[in-house]
Amino acid sequence: MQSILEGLTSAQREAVEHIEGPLLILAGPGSGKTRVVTHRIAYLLERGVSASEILALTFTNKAAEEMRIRLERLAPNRPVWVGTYHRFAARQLRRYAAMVGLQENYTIYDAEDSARALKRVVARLKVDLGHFSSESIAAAVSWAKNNLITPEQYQSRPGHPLGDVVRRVYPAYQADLARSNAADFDDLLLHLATILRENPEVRRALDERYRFVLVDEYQDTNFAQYAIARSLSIDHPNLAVTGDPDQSIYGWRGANLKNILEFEKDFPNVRVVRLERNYRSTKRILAVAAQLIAHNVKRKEKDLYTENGQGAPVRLVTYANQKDEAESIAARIAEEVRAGHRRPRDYAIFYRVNALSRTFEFALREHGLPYQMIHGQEFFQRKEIKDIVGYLLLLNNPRDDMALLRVINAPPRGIGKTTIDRVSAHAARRGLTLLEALRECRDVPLLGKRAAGPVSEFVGMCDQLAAVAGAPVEEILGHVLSASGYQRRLKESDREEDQERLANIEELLTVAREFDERSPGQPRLEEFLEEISLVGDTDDWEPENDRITLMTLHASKGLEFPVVYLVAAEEGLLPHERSRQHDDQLEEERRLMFVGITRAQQELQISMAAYRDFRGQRKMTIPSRFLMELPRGEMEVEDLAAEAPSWTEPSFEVPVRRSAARPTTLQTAPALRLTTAAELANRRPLEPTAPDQFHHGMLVRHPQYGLGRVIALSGSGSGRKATVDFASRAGRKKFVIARSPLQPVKK
DNA sequence: ATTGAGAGTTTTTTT
DNA sequence: AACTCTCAAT
Repeated sequence: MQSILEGLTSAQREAVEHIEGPLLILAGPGSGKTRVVTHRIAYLLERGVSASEILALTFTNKAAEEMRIRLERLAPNRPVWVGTYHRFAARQLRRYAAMVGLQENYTIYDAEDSARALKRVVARLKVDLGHFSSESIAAAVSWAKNNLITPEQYQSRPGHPLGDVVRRVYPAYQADLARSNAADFDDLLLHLATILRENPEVRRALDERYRFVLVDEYQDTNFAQYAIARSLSIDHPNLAVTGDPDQSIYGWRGANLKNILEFEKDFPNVRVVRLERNYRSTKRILAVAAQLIAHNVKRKEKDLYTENGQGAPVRLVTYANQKDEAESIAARIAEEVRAGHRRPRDYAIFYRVNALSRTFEFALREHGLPYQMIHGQEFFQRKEIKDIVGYLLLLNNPRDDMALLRVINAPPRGIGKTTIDRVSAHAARRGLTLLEALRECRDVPLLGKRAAGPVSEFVGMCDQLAAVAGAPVEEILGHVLSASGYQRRLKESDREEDQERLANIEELLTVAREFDERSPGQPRLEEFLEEISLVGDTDDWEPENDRITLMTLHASKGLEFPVVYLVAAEEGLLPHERSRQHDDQLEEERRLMFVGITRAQQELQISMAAYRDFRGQRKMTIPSRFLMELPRGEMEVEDLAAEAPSWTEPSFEVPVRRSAARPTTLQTAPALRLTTAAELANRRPLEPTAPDQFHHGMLVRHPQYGLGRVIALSGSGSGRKATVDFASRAGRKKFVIARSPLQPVKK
């Protein structure tokens, strides 16, 4: 007990010692919030609350993981349920599936699956989308679900064309999901909220079961999440929420700031604890952050302060272009690391959109700096992985149409579009799932002779696989790989990328094996699938790794780093193009920048490039309006773009002159390095060969990939492209000749 | 049915 | 630039 309260400030202690009744912790950045939450849980346990009565909900897996680790240190071996909202909802839904028309083995559709499903609906209903994209329909449906609006309730405002489309599509989409025994991400929350609302006995049972509910990042809750937390805190109103309105950055996902701003209305006898002292950043960094966020109109005033030192000035740097930006930052890091001042893991680079990562990856690699990138679900999004997992999904839930569509012709087995269309139409007419429709093909002759064979073979394979559904996951995977012919097809291929795919599949087998070992006894395919459906992007981020971290501003929330580089602070990027219209969105962008700034412990650099290549085009940038809102007194402003006129681009690039304004420390790094092939490729010192000098079968050299042979040509003039098969690991690559460093090899 | 070339489109952020 | 989609050739 003593140790739990030791070292806490009085405000922190007040929150930790709070036991019964609602609690609102308003926690500024770096105020020790996670510490307070974990200590409070430990305190509850010490006071005799059983671990199974506590439920801690987070938004990201990363936050859940962090909390779990720290809790494990404080109170080892206490099985407190810590996890994301979605995971909690998914788990409950297994139990109460029937109440919303699902079976317990329902499938969770990810964004890609639900987009496909939606497109199928649109195509089937022959809805005229007009100028709307299917993405905007998806967004509208998602918005409705987050606000607990069912298809029946959905009303479009008169004269609202998008609403009219949604009104037609949403019910059909939802019906398709139900028929497929599937739920999309938003459904997880919607369904659980519905179950809690319509089944008082379930609500009471869960309220009783989870007597102490904690919600992290409460400012990011949407209405569905709010409804869930609220439902679990009626008989036992021990709801403790933490949050910071200034760090609300998920408005686009339906997050509603009102939930935190009006928490006190919901629970009149709430205890409010404010954590305003910052333990993380220097005075200067905090001052910059505070000044920026003060420009938001819709906020609760908050006093952030720190007893930390003044620290170095916050640097604000303008580079000539994004290559310079990346290169200079990498060089600086390399120098500091080489000098032994810092380690790679001390650094983080934040950007607004994932697409900006490439330049930095390249620069860091050039300098031999190790980095880890936090990227969305990369592994499980790969085609081969989704294909194989598709078999598992279908096996687990034979009604899953999306899974069936994915695997029916992967690998190609002669069931093409025509066949699928016919079967789909038949299924739609009869209200059948696709697999059921396929089975009927035996009796109802809807297909030509050519398709009938492969179809019945496919159905046979499904039945054969169904027989092993109870085996450990790794074993099931083995059956899938051989029965489907997927593995054989890849093994017989001589394409490099197929070999890579095989390696990825190996990796999937490892994941499965680890799962099997972790949950011995009854192997549960269902749980395995749930687990991999809900893995977030940041799950593979390991703070222990001695690597530089690259991530989006959104992903950075909740983390801290000694040195932070916030890059591309330009209009259109930060604030983002699509968020400049509404004041609310603009304020959210400002909060996003606030989040980024407040991740920094000791050093912060904010930068922009005068010119940036985007979508293949070079554009002059406009400095982010947010830059004008920062206090110059705490900063050091540097313009390295002034003398590098890289935009007067001639037809063939003059190697960018290394700016004279660059500090000398940067010029010395990295030590003794020969110009690499990749650099040659980048600076293009050689004049590109005229496109028409290439012909089929000729031998060529690429500075990075080495020798290769031209195996295909297309296009003409400056748009002429060549496909080259390289002897090296690079395999097959395609180039626009006029813009590539390809050279013919003279014989 | 499958493949490949050409056209067209795209990107915010996450569960 | 990179990716997806469409349509025509095989």
